[in-house]
Amino acid sequence: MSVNIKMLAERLNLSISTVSRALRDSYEISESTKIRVKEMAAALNYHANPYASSLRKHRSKTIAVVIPEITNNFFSLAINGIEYIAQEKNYHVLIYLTHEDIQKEIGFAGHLQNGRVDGVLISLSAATDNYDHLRELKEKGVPIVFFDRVCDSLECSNITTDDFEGGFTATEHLIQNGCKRIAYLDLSKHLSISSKRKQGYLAALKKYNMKEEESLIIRTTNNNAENEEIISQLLTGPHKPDGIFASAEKLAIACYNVCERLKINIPRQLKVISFSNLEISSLLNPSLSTITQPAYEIGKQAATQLFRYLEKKSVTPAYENIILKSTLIPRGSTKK
Amino acid sequence: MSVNIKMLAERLNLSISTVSRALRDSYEISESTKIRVKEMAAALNYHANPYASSLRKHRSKTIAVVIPEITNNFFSLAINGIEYIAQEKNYHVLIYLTHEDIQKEIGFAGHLQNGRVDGVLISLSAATDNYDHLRELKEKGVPIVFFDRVCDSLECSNITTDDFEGGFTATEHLIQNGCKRIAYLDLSKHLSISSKRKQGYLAALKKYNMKEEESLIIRTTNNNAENEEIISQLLTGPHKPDGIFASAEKLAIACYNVCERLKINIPRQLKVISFSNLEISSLLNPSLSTITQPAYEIGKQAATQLFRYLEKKSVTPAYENIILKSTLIPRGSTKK
DNA sequence: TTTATTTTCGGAAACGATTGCGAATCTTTT
DNA sequence: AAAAGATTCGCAATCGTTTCCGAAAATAAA
Repeated sequence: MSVNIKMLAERLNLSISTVSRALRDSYEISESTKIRVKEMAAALNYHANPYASSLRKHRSKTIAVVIPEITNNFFSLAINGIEYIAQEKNYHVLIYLTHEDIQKEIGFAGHLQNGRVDGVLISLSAATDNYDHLRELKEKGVPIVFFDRVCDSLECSNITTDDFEGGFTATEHLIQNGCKRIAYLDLSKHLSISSKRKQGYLAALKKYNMKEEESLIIRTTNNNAENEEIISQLLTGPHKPDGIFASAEKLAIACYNVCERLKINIPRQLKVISFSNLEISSLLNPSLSTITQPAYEIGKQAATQLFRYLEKKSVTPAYENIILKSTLIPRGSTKK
Repeated sequence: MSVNIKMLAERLNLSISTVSRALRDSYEISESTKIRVKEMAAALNYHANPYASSLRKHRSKTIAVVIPEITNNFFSLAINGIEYIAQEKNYHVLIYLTHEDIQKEIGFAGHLQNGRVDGVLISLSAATDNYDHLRELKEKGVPIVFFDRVCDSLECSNITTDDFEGGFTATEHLIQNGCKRIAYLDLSKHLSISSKRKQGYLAALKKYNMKEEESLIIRTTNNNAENEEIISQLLTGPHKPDGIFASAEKLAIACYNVCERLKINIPRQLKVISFSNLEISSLLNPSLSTITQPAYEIGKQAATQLFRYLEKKSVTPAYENIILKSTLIPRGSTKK
């Protein structure tokens, strides 16, 4: 069907090995035949069969990106960064969506075991409370780099943001703008980012001598309708908060929807701030105050880190823990 | 390094071929040895080397998705749909971003030539005005399905929305809400969707006896800052429009930004409607009237169509032209 | 019991590339 | 002119599977 190295060799009256070497610029081949070979290859539009190469070389030139979901600005931006680096390195990128389901994550980890990829970039699902599938993958020799939703119990490189500080800053911002009762919308009980952001929230409360209340720490689910119901109950209950710190963009959106329905005015009756990478936060009604993560940069760094392993297999990889800064962008939703 | 079929065979005192057949449930193998083999495979956590299989079977179990950009709600949703079907079929998904650059598209087409994927899903870059790279790919036997940004001059399946009707409906909506001078923000001079939406726009103008004006058909670029400048000039020029129909979400965002800067009130001074898949259109200030495409469904349909080819290679594939309906959602930005 | 048939398995050739090793040919040195 | 070295290339093994083909063992038919 498609032209292979054997055809090239026949047309050129050369051996297969010579053609192969010529194509990859081996020193053993004379300049003149290199040119002949390359011209013929171009003429016949030859492209090496990637699977034959990968099989022989034990290298696939592809990486996998495993993320919870793609309809999420943070992850879209991260993929953009990852893909940028991958293109630079002439690598291919496989994408896997767990939809916050640990079973899918386990399944993917299995698929990636036998050389399909040279490395994996992963952001954990909200449901993963066990890392055996990833440990196994790692032990098979597949380098793993975590980004954003990392895993502390595995020795790997992690690219994150300063989630504690972000949580602290967000909460402090609400306090400084007059909030007395601040609720925290928690993303998941397992996620590192979730607990770190919460720690920041709690630390800020402590600093300003505000007591923490169990009823203001709200655990959310993976279902938007459910979340809106939860928030709705929070906002109509007896001890309403006057400020909300959402640990994820979709939770802030849910707040906006609920407030619209309940005719609660933001920021007059309720101030809202959220971790978010929504590029049009400023166009919302009201504009949304955010803690914004450098998502694109995170993707680039994670990919860069992975390629560092791939390029020097020999040395024991030095795991790195890169922490990027997120920034507070105050807008209308937290105005006094 | 990793466990292969040979090890399995040795441990089981069976031949390689028997193990292989047992694993894929060949009728030639007795039930008892099948069980033995599978148990051993599970115990050793065996996963077949995908590249060896692909090389031998001429099938990669992976598809490629080539899109202009990923930080775009339409494409994120489409990928979501594609990935859903791919998971169902146990396929892997490679992703390639052209960033609206035809050279990259050409490069990817080259990479996909030699069996790396069993098929390709593609939405053209705004810059592609020549389809030789895709024709070549197709002639090499790689099935291609276009979605949204399709290519008329190649015989392939196309999944689109009713872009003409969408353009017509959007424009009519503006007219019915009192607009007298409607500008059209064009995405690209090469894209089929762009010209069809424009045809719809022109047809609506004609129906309501409004004359078309060259100066109101605005060609935009791939640079947001540039686009804002272009729109800014449009809105401060001598013959300002009182309505804008944006053929893409990012152009509507640009409008909002410009209006904010120029203190132009939407919808009082200017009404805006746009093709968009922004899930929070209703939370914008003002809420944005949209023509919304069934992006997730488009992705699913495109993938489904591709798998139809893959599953019955023998029959000459019947190319299909599936056109899904987009819907007008009137909101604040076009209120009278 | 012999022959025919079915069941079950192993040997070995692919798939398309890469690469160690040996062997020509050509150039240089003595 | 002969030996040594450098240059350039081909043979064949290899990567881990799948699958064609043949053969042994078990079963059925004669």
